[in-house]
Amino acid sequence: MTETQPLTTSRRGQTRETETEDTGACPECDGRIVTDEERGEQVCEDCGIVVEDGLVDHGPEWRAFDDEDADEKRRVGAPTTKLLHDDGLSSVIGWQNRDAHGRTLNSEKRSKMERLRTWDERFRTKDAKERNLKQALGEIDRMASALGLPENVRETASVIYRRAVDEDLLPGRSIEAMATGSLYAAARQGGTPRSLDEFATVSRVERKEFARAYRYLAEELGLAIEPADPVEYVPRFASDLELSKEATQRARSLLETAKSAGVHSGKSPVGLAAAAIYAASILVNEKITQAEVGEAANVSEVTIRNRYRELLDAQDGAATAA
DNA sequence: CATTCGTGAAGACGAAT
DNA sequence: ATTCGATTTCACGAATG
Repeated sequence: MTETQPLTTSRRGQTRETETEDTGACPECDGRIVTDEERGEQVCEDCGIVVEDGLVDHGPEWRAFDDEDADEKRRVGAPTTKLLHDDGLSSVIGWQNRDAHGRTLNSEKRSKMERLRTWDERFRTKDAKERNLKQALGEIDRMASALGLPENVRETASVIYRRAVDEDLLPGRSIEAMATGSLYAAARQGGTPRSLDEFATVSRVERKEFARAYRYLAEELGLAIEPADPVEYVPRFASDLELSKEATQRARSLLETAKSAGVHSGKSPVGLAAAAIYAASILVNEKITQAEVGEAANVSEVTIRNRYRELLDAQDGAATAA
């Protein structure tokens, strides 16, 4: 029912500000559904409900990991093969201007050989870097798929990674870690953050490792990354919990007032978001248990309790002050 | 009975040294 | 590299509805 759009081929490149595309009407309220390309979500303009998340990527489903706990939500994992290199293609062109029989070549063939050698050389030097890049980019793509991150985030991640390579930031650090770090940074810059925990479930390296890589990247590349905004987590969690639009909005505003009250500082954004959702669900009389929210957001009930009280306090304070 | 609330001990993380 | 401070988590029991 959304076929009215002429399907404009999405522009590459400058997608600075949030681009929206009208794609129909909201099933809940009657608001317009627009595609928020920056977030890769289809959201209603009025109520902000996320209609469908992660539709950007219908990438392949890989087989599952077998290490670590099997989170039932994780449906993708490492590809089974990682040998994508140029086996057998790396023979060198000899330097002697002789053919297979050892005879010297005439000038025409000789210059031809010169050209071939030149190219051969170029490929060979480029090869090492290019090969690493390919692998890293492949990993970025795989993880982005797994986490439902939109295209532009992947591109950003690629750019970050390339910059890292250009500036020789890869001494000792594993490609995997840097790739994950790049994607993590890109996700945050793109307004679709995923927690370190979530990355840990799809990355092949330890949390600690890519977290460090990320810090390093942010530091060396001067990436302007502010602490993640709790609000950015809300749509996803709300969607998972099938929260009503009122509650979702409530959670948003709760976070806004809390933010202006300066309650957040050093606190986990995810926890804040979870608490806001919990609080909102009560305020709107669709109570969800702390345990449920905690599970959706991967935070403990205790954290939700603490934040939740702070949230309400902040709100009361703002209400009486106004 | 289920859910929520509060607590102390233990671990993880970032910042500072 | 280690230490310190704050935050989060776990486990438990009590209170609440």
